[in-house]
Amino acid sequence: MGILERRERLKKQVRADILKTARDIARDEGWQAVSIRKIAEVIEYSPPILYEYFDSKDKLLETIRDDGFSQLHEEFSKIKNLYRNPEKQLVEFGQAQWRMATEQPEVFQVMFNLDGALCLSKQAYQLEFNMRNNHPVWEALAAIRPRAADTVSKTFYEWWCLTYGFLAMTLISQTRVNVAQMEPVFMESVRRFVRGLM
Amino acid sequence: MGILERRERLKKQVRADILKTARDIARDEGWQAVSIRKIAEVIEYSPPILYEYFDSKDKLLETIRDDGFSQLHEEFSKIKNLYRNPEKQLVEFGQAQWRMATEQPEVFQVMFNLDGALCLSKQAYQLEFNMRNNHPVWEALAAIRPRAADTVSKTFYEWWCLTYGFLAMTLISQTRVNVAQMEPVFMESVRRFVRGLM
DNA sequence: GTTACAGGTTTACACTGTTAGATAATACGC
DNA sequence: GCGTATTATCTAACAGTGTAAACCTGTAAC
Repeated sequence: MGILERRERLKKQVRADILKTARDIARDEGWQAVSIRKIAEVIEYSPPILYEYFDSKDKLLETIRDDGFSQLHEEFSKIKNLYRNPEKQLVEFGQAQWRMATEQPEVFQVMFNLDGALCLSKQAYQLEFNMRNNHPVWEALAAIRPRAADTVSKTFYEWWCLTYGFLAMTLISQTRVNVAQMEPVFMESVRRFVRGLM
Repeated sequence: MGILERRERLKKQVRADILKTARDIARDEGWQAVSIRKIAEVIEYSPPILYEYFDSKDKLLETIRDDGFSQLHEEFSKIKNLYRNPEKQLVEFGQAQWRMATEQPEVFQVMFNLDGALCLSKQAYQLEFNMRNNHPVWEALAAIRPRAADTVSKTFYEWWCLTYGFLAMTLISQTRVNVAQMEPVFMESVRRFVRGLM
């Protein structure tokens, strides 16, 4: 039954092409320029075909967002395996977030509804921010000093506010050339935050 | 010549109505639901009339953004007149920002292109973040400890990242009822930041 | 060979921001 | 008060948006 498999492969490929095309357009022209018709033109299909792969444009964005969070968690996992020290882990987590936001700003924009990217679903946030024990950042924070879960959750929230604030503010307000210069300032803030935990 | 004055008054009124209507719709249904036609319907004019008052929808949003920053600066001025102590000033500045973001989230969204609000102009940021000596926050930071202007500018930038991060993350991820609970966490972070300066 | 179906397209609807042209309402000179 | 000039406003239209329904078309099954 190689035919069905070939079709399955093709379907996956088209799906991936749609996602990639959306990101490409967003990167070049911003998310406000991403339309179903434009994507369809690039992948050389008629517009309605996209609805065979995604229920709506919103769901398409949701997929990109979810993929973004997944990718971030993969980086987190790698770091967790590389370093035992929770302080070191946190600093590396911060750096991974910086990389993600600066290297794939268009994904970061969808993840947090920035700069015209708009995905109505808030499911990803509930998953990400309520993870507690299973979240690498949460675990690292809890490992540094034994505290009540609620206290850790508060610090966890502060972590997100700090890192997100820096990344989003930098992407929003700075020109692309200036962004690179801000990394040391960001990393210094992350380190100070981590020091403050001990 | 009371006729011209009356016309002038009416024009100002309509202009204000347009801005208010846009904010109202955004508040109720989100910025993605704000359209020229919807605004026109509410103010009981035909859609093209809005272009007598604003060059484009983008310019309309820019006005709301600029008004937002102006309003914030008015609050800053009041605080500056009320308190001499720069640390106290900063804490109050933080609280003013919190009030602004939670009481007028739709304005805050436009100010920072959050949640579907998209204003392409970045003029307001350049004005706000490059103000240095004239900015109340910058002045307060500089007053706490005498330092080089560059160092103050870095701290100024960190201030914006911290406060913006908290406010935006809270508005994005939390439900409307949960937002109020986060205020103490935010203010605690602001105070810690201020303490760290001394 | 006919039927069933998946893959894809065309067409259409109800929106969007925005512009051009027509029209209604007002103000001014006589 | 009447005609004219100007201003205010509207209607119609264009190009674009997300999306749904209807239609075609080549392949598979019986």
